[in-house]
Amino acid sequence: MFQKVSDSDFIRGEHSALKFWSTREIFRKLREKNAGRPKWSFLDGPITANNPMGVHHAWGRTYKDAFQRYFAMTGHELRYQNGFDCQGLWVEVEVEKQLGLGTKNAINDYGIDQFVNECKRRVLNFAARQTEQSQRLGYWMEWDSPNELRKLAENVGSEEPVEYETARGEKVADAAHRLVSKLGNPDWGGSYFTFSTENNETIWTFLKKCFTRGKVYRGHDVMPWSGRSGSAYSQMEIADGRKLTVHRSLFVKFPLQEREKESLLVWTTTPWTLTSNVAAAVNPELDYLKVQMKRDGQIYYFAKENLNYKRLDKEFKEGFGRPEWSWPEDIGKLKTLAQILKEQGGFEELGTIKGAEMVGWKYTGPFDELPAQSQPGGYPPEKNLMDKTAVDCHLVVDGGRDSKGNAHVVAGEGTGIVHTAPGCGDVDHKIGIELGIVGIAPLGENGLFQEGFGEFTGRNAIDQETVDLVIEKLQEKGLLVSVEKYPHIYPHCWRTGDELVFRLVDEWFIDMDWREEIKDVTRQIDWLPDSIDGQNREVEWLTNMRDWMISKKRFWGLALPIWINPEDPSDFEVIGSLAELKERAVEGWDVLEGNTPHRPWIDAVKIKSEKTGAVLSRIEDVGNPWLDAGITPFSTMGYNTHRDMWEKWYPADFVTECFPGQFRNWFYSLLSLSTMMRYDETDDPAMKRPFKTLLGHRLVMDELGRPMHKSDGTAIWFEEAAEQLGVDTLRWMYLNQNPAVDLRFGLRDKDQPVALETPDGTITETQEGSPTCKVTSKPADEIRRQFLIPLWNSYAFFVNYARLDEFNPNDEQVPYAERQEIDRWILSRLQTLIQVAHESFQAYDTSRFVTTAGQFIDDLSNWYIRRNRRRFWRSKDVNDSDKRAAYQTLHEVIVTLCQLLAPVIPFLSERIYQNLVFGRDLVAGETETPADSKWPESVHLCDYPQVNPELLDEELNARTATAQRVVKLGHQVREMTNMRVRQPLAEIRITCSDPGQQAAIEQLAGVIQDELNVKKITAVENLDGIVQYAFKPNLKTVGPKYGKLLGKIRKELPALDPQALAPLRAGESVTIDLSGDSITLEPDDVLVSTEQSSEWGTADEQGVQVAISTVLTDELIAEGMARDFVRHVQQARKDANLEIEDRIQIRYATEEARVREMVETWQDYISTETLADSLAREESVEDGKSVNVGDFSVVLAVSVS
RNA sequence: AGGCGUAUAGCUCAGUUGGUUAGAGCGCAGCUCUGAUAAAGCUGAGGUCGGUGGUUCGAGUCCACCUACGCCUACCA
Repeated sequence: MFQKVSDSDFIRGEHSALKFWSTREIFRKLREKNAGRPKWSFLDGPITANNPMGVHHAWGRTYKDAFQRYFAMTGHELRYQNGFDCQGLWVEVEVEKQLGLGTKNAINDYGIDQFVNECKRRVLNFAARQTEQSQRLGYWMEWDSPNELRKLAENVGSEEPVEYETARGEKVADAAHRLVSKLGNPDWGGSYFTFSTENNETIWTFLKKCFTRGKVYRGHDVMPWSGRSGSAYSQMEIADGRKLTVHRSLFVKFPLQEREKESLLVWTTTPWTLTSNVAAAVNPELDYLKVQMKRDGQIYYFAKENLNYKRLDKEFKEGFGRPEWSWPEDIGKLKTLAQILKEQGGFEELGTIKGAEMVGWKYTGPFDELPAQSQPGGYPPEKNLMDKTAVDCHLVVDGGRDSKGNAHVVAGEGTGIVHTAPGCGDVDHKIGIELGIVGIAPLGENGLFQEGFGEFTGRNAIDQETVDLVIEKLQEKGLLVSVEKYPHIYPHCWRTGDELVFRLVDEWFIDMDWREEIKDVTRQIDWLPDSIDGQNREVEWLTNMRDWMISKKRFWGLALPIWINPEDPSDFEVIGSLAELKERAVEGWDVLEGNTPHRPWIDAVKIKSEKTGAVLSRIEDVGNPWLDAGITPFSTMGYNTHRDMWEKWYPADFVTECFPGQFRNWFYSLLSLSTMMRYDETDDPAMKRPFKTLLGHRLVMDELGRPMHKSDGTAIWFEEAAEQLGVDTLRWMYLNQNPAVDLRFGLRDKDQPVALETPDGTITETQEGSPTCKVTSKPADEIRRQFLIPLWNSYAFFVNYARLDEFNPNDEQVPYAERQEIDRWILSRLQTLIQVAHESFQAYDTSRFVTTAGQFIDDLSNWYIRRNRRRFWRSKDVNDSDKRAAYQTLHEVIVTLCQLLAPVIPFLSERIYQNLVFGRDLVAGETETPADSKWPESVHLCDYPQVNPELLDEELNARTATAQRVVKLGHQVREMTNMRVRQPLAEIRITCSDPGQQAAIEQLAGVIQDELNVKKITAVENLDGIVQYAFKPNLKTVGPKYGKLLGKIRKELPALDPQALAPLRAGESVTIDLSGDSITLEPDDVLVSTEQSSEWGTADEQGVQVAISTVLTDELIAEGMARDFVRHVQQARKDANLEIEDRIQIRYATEEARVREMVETWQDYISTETLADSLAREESVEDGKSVNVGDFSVVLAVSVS
């Protein structure tokens, strides 16, 4: 017996379903059911375990769960391994904040081991937190117990053994950090953590392969550097941190030697780099102007084009290429060089000179007094250049060209003479190397000037005071020509927001000259959705990317397995495994043993060079964290340790991730690591792909399409959305969304705190202590209103009548063939939906499925149930097999629908399923499961429905669709002729061009008649006599035949006598004469439409034409009034909250004879419809309500008998 | 600066190989239906399909140029 259904209370229902799954261990049973079946390999992209989960994470995680559920229900074995991203600067940054450590030195003083342990703790704690949130999402993974993870976090750093219960329920005991290093291994199960030894060691395998192919090198490069973090930033990171910045830019004189009163005019936006000037570069092909200042006779050289060049003219008008990068309001338009010089007293042009003629001129640098400027070999000294100092190199040089052949020095923004500081700029560095000049690299790791820079020593390059000092010094020397504020796009630290400086660094790189191999692999993969052209985007990135900088001078991360001879940097080796390291170790293994292979422990290990015999130390750098995420197709599937398992699961069938950014991050690292890992194992690019299909999706935005930020309180935490909007609603919304388009989620009102009812009780703040706030979402509300509520109402309708009738779903089935056509129709529609479900999930297109399911729910609710209500209302009769057929049909449809929707809305589908097959109300609590039930214990243990070809009847589907179209047309006619549906009309005539449709209409005449409330339905061959026909040429067929005549045909055909064209409607061709041209038209060549007449309303659509008689007789009017009367009585019953079966007495008052006559005539009908025992007219009804019956007013009251 | 993409109703977007009167959802206005429904249905207003030119009997659709916007990449010393 079904439990009574009342309030939907979706969110409480979700809590109940969660409880049901956990007490019944449904997920474990699902895995057992599918063990040994064909595999579907999903690879989870690790989520950064550094903060709680927000609604932006939930989109991707909903995809992951929905596809996993679909493939589980279709009988596949899955891995169910979630991943946490654990290592890297983002964790360090948060831990630094937490511990109040501002600099790398502070971390060193605090103790790297303590710091690293704290990083581990933070990751474990947020992994626990995200696990709980993911479980609330209904995300079925083999989760570690959150509290067990927290226990590990607490004990990290202690050698005391702790007992840990693995995800598979096994109890293991050891020191916490040793347990932590093994998390996610194939024996324990549970999420993978990228800090695990397995993960790190597999990256070593990768790096060893790179090394073997000669791709690992140490590079000296000038790179963006953060003084605060003490670290260089890779290309990937810089892309995320660019900002519009205003710098003071300077025009400066470089006085020429041996040329009295003559100077080069140079320009810079980074004044601090003038301290490190070495050369001045020109373009030999440009014309340079020689001008003399009127004020003091000084002569300047600069590029001719630059004199009147309108600097940043376009940017001033249009900004810098992004909406948020518009020209700063407080900065005026930049002056031209000519303006600047005029303001200083004017100038005279003395002539022009080619750049080539200037090359070789010697000049005096702006800061030649600094000791670094006079240091042989530059600063730091370069061994091969010990014969010169920076001052010796102060020459005008040829700027040269880049790899694409473009000149480095161009006219435009500056002066055409480029201040060159090979220690402070990327291009400068390259020029320096080419020309063999020394470099000066003034900054230490902390971003401060080092010794040898006089008053600058100890100053921070990005401080304003440093710029002030430069300006002051230049003024003293008379070298400063002009200062201005100059806006441009400048790299910043993506975490701290600090400006980056360009600094000469030595970092470790992978030479990516094997990019073509990666591109070949990329082309073997399906990139979805098609519209974003992911494959080309990835290939484009691979074409343009530079060598991969894999090192970072930090503390928490992969220990790069590179051991180097401190005396000779060319003497280095890459170690491929811990076993190899142990074998090679000559010192310090005892420090590492028992600890994880992280800093600081691993730094103690030294090996001996096989080449030179020197003792090698590990470089102190840690690895780029995208290595951590990119190695997972190997590490998590057991490439090194469980090769047989790896062979079964690699490559992954599917990955999905938010795509902006990932083309250069995760997707890139997966592809390159996999290509390298497999280079010595196969030549087939298809065998090297880490995954077969990728589904990318865009970003979650607020309701107005703006990004949501944690910092300004607009970001929505997962629980805020889950407990206010409902998870099923969210999931439907995510799966409904076009993945190529940003999802406009909703708004969080940070000024409106709310208490949330969670499965664990009421909360008013998150675990991190921020208040939980009101969240609104229009798309979520719409989803709930359009799909979930109608689904619920359909279910509630079924249950509440089935209870009254004591319907038992296990009763003998009425054979399908004996059921009414409408039953067979909804079952057939259901088969179509099943088919679409399989197709959509297999094509990773959830939007298609969810949209189709929505249409089905509409058909179910607004056609099947509405049209069948009377079958369910009929009084109880055990022999009423038609009624039983209706119940059985509806039961089967809703149960199947739940199975189909289980991957989408796992909670609601479970709740409905439980009541429909076990009579269990999940919210009310647990009940026993009948032992003999043929039904699986949970909807999620069901096999996914398969199409039953016997029930699929395309023709019936089409037939009903036609009837629905006719009904729609009929409603249109009623609307246009102002005839309400309750007013019966005499006749509808229908005609259509397609014989199939004609037959359909005849078969479903009863339905159409009923829906449209007409007395007679006639299928006719044509509507002659009722309507006027209008003829138009069918351009698609006539166009190709008559070409240029078409214009005339279009104009003249409609004006012809309809009689002359009549044969066309009978299927015959007609030859007509149009101003001298003879035209033969086939029936297909014309389109016929109808025009209204006074007594018939007409409408047409897709070849179907209907006409409804609008002539009213007194009988028809009276019947319409009767229906109005019934309708108002019903409303009164509803208003009085009467039960459906209550019998009533009706009293009414009216002046109108026609109403009285109508009631007499229709008394029986009214009484039956409204369950009235009496129907009495009174002079006045004081307690009644005035209503309109037809054109007349009636006062009406009802009371229970 | 280079590459890619987009431009259609107040908003968000569909629009097949070129074809007749350019659609949907939301919002707005009106009407209708309703004893499962917190719904739903129908109608309407609102469009020079970014602009200019071209190909064609015919262009929202194809081509060229222009404008605006977005994304990616690079970058101004």
